[in-house]
Parts: sequence; structure tokens; C-alpha cells
Amino acid sequence: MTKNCNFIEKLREAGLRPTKQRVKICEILFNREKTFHFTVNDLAKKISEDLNQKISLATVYNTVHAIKKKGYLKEIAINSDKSYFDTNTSDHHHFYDEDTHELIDCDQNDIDSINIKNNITGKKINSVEVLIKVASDNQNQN
Amino acid sequence: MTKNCNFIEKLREAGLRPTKQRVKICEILFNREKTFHFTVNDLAKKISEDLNQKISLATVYNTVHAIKKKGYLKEIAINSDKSYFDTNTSDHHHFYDEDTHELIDCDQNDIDSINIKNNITGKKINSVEVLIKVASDNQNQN
DNA sequence: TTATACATTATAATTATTCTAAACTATTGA
DNA sequence: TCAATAGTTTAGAATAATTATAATGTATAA
Repeated sequence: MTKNCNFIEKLREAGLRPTKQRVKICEILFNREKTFHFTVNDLAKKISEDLNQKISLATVYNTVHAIKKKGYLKEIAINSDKSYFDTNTSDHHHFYDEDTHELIDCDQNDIDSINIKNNITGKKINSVEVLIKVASDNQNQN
Repeated sequence: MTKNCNFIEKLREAGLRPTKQRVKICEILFNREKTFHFTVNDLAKKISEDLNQKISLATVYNTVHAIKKKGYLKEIAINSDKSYFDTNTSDHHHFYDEDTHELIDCDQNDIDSINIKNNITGKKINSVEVLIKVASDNQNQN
């Protein structure tokens, strides 16, 4: 799932039927230079703007989850009423702007890698995420 | 808001009227040895179990938010349909057990303090949270 | 003790997400 | 090529967490 207009093979490799809708969604998600941080609603809006076509919300949800399940999307933990996703699936962390509700990638160099010295017994670590909440100086906390 | 049966003064100091409901909720939240991690639903259930009395869900929401706003509760960022709160407001991080949906405090010594070398311009860092998702070895990922 | 500002409550409203079941489409193999 | 079928899409209903509403109740200050 790199930069390429042809997502048909990519989807197939992932075991997902390359339907019109899925290909369109992949184009929007992965045909870009920068990482895309979005909620399902953001994505649905972008679809109807970019293409002049509507894809059912249920399909957007289905597709996002299918792609996430295959490991091509990452879900970011934020306490929000909405779920946020990230097209950058590499190990990296985030700033969350509490004023604009925007997610921003944290540069690898801006934070030392996190070392967990002691895990819960009998469990495997699936992910380690750092969330840095920021806001304007003259804003309310948290 | 430390261990003490009398939360009336504590609430008053925080500028919150010490109503029956608020005092009860404070007792449940803060009269304990260990940190309490909960969702509003957990708390509501605990109320009707512990006391033989029901507090309206709306009041539980209001109270939790009021107490959080005063800084005596922390909201933990997880991607879940529910909001999780923590009675431990000190700077610390969490394990999230994806099997049981349980939050577990991360011991201060188990993780090095996080150093952010570069912040977003014009913004102030409000919090830095690390979430370590764990699961049984034979479970599905993420 | 009484006025008033703040709280509580049941219930309605809202919102994100998931479910459902019918219509549709990609794929497989004859 | 073409049907069978397995997987998809869709609109709309269902669900669930949370917030809003507006009437009733209560703590507090004068």
C-alpha cells in the first residue's frame, strides 16, 4: 500500500476484493505524500468532495476496519467521542491539538524510544503509544 | 481528596457543593487504598451495589466531570466506545488489557520518564500519556 | 427562614458506531 | 462465456455512550 494508483493488486494481496469503493478509499488514503489522520466522518466527507460520488457510511466503516485489520491503518488512542485513524502504521507517536482536535505525527527524533522494563505477567505487548496533548497557552486544561 | 470519610470539606474547598450524591461518589472513588480505574457505567454499578441507593446516571456524569475539571480525576486516552477515568492524577502511564478491557497503572520504575525534545510551536504541553496495550499471546492483535 | 443559585432527576435528544437484510458484484470453475 | 456463490454495498434500523432539557429539590447566604 504505497504510492501507486493501482490498488487493485494491493487489495487482492491483502485478501480483500478490490471493489470500486475500496479502490477509491485506498486512493484517498494512500495516494498522498503525508500521513493522513482522520475520523470516519472526515474520510466520508473527503470522499464526497474529491469524487463526486457518495459511498455509504457503512461501507466506509467496513472498509476502514478491514484495512486496519490487515495492518495498513492504525487506530490512535485519544479520549474523544470519535475514533481516529492514521495511515502511518510505523511505530511513532502523536501530538493531539486540543484546540483544533487535530492529530500530528511526532517526529522519531523528538522522543526517545520507550523502554518498558516490566510487563504484565502472561501478556504480550501489542503496542506502545505516546499521546502528547497540547493547546494554546491561554486555553483551558485537558 | 485523600483517604478520609469526610469529603464535605474537600468538595467545598474545590468549590463544589457537598450534596449527598457527591459525597457518596467521593467516598466510593477516594476511600480506597488502590487507584480506581473506571467507566461511568462501572461507577454507577458500584454505587447501586455499595450503597443500596441509586444515583441518577446524569448526576454520575455531572459529578465525574466536575471532579475531573477540578483535577481530582484523570481521563485516560484509549480507543474505546467508553471513557475511562483514573483516581490517580499523578503523572503515570497505563497498561490496557485488551482481553479484559482493564486498565492497570504502570509503575514509575517500569518506564523511563518521557522527554519531548520538540513541541508544536505556539502550544503548551498539557499531558504526556503512554498507553501499553497488552493481550494474551494467543489473542488477536490490536 | 427564605430567596436564590446551584443540583438532581427522569427522560428526551444526540451522536458515533454496528447490525440487518435485501440488492449487487467479483470471482471461480464448468 | 456464464451461472453459482461467496463476499460487498447499501439504506435504514438498532444500539450505546453521552449530553441536553426542564421540572423539582436542596444547600447556602443574607
